[in-house]
Amino acid sequence: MPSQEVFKALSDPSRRQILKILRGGSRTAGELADSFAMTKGSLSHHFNVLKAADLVRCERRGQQIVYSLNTSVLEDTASLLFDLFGGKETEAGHEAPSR
Amino acid sequence: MPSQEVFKALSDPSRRQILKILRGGSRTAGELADSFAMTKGSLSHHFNVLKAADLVRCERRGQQIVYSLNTSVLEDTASLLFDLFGGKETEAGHEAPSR
DNA sequence: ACAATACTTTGATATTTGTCAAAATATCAA
DNA sequence: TTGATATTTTGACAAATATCAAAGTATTGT
Repeated sequence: MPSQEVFKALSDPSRRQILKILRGGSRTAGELADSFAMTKGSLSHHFNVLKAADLVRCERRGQQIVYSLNTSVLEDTASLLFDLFGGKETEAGHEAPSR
Repeated sequence: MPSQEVFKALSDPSRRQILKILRGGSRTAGELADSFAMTKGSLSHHFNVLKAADLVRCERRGQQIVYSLNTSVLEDTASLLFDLFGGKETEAGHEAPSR
């Protein structure tokens, strides 16, 4: 059940770029940083957002931290989007007072 | 090709709720407003964001403005998400996600 | 022309977000 | 222990966002 966190995470281009890179396999924080113009601190912030959404997992290996994609959440989110235009109710809403 | 605008648009729960309602058919701005606690002005802002992303279309009918879902953009976005994690081709065939 | 209805746009405001620089943490190696 | 490397966390700040109230724009009916 993809949460609000997932949509927030996906709304930033840099974070989507991170996911795209991780699609090619796990990378250390430093390797990922090489692909971006921003500071490592900023990147780390994005990692946190992606982790909060459970879109990536991370594991320490010596001095480095290895990030990898959690594909199942992306799958679920894509499914939710398909549902959004044709399928059945998926996301718990906002059911508000009806007229 | 879904743009940054689409992801921004989808990142807000109220806007996703609007899309979900429109999935059930076209609605006037007033009808949509009945489902939300916020003012019509705020809702109108959300309509603009959804329009900018081309996720909805609108058409004036007399005094009212009728909003409807543009499903193709949602389809494209869902496909893009599948691509993002390397899923199978998401063409007209619509294969089920490998699991 | 005037007023009512249906929406949108504007201006103001509080909150959230993305970013950097700098400080902090963790691991490794000498 | 001391220093180097890899990464995160903190503090500060500008920009973006969501929201409301109020003013503005169309359209319809009298």
